[in-house]
Amino acid sequence: MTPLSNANGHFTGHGIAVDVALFTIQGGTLKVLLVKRQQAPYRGTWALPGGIVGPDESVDAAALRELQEETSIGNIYLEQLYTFGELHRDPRGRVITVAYYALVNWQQVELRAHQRVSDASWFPVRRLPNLAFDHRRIVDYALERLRNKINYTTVGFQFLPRQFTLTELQGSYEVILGQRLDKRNFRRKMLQLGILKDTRQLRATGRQRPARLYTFAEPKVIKLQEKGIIVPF
Amino acid sequence: MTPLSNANGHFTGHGIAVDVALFTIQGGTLKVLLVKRQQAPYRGTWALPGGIVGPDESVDAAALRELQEETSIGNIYLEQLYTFGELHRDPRGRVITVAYYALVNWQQVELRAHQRVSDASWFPVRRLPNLAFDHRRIVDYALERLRNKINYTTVGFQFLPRQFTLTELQGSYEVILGQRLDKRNFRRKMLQLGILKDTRQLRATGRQRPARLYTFAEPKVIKLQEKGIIVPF
DNA sequence: TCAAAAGTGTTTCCCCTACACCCATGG
DNA sequence: CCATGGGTGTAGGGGAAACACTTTTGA
Repeated sequence: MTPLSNANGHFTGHGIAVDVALFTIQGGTLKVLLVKRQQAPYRGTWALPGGIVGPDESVDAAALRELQEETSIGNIYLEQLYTFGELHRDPRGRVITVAYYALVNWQQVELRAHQRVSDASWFPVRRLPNLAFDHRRIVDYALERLRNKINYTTVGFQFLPRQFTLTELQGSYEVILGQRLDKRNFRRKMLQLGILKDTRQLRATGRQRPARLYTFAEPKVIKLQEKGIIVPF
Repeated sequence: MTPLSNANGHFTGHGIAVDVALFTIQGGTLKVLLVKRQQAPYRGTWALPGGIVGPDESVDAAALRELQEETSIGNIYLEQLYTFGELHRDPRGRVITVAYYALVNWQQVELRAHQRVSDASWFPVRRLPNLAFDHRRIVDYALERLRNKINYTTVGFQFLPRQFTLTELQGSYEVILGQRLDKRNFRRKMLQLGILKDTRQLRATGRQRPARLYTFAEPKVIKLQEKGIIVPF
């Protein structure tokens, strides 16, 4: 029995769900968190974390709750993506889902201990298993949004710890975009933006020259100066 | 009694609504269609066209239906905007709304005859009355989206008839952006994009030199080449 | 011939791009 | 001293921006 069914197992009215595509970068690979479904439909199939929006919580709050049921981290970047409202998305009946995507630094995230490893796991976005419902479409849509948004906002910074090197930042961009970037041009442009603060600290990670550590001058994800195609002429 | 209430007038479960901000350009002004509410809550207040999503229609279809209840035009550009899911948006109880925006050419649109003029009307976006619910926020959000999107897509073309002059096209951009553009630069850039087709026809509108008429080489709204801030370096 | 909108080129400047070598450290 | 990643500058090209006059028509 699900919250979508009445005592006869038949669907009774609309259901509003949220689904969250949580991304992280681990080992130079962009990954998304999937959970294995415990109930029908799609029992045993991998799916995005998600569930029904409660009567006394906002949709945003439901998305955040679903995220926190799987991971133990606060202050995640979470953004609404799109609402999928087709008729037969869910074999149980009428379910509309509001999709979100979220970005998190690998080192700060931790899957909840009550999850068995076989029940929740990170998958590289380039090698996804079959997903339940239309979740593949949601992941693809989220990736498209992410790749667009990295061009004019600072979402790419969300994958990094509080202090980071310019090489790490560049790596984040390269993984999201799936292409190599020129080191000198990347550094010049990033520093020109005026959104990085030099901590005057160094981090020695091996037997190389230590790298300079930066933090964000701006606390949140911000929109960068747009170089519009039309404006200004 | 509304679809959101049971026999006692109390709310029973979620309601899913759609609201549509329909824009047009008339007389050099960007306008949005508002309807006067006939029932409580907010009876007599201006609001966006909208209503409850039926059990057997997709959310997109519901938005289209609401649009067609007010106007008689097919083939409108309609795009999902955002889903507003806060708890107390609607005094009746829990209603989540999926907001859309739509763009239409002034000459092709016609308000349905069964609407009294006092019940549905175009309002300049810079001089809106008080709006029901959070509809002001929806309009503002739609305007922001529109102003962004005009920079990298051809949404600005949706306000024009099938054949149009470059001056008309420029006027559409100027109204949306709220700023004057340079005529020579605008024309050069538009023609460079390769998305306009010269009809070899002229239109004489007064006692001035007749203007050349163009149509779109591309049938739909397309995404233009992005000049990203980051990619390619 | 006049009013009113259509139509047309050039120069300047800045940003994006491409590209290769030295530096600092640990082993 | 060597391997490894950190860090730096410049020259050339292309697109954006600023800017004003001639053309065509109807009245």
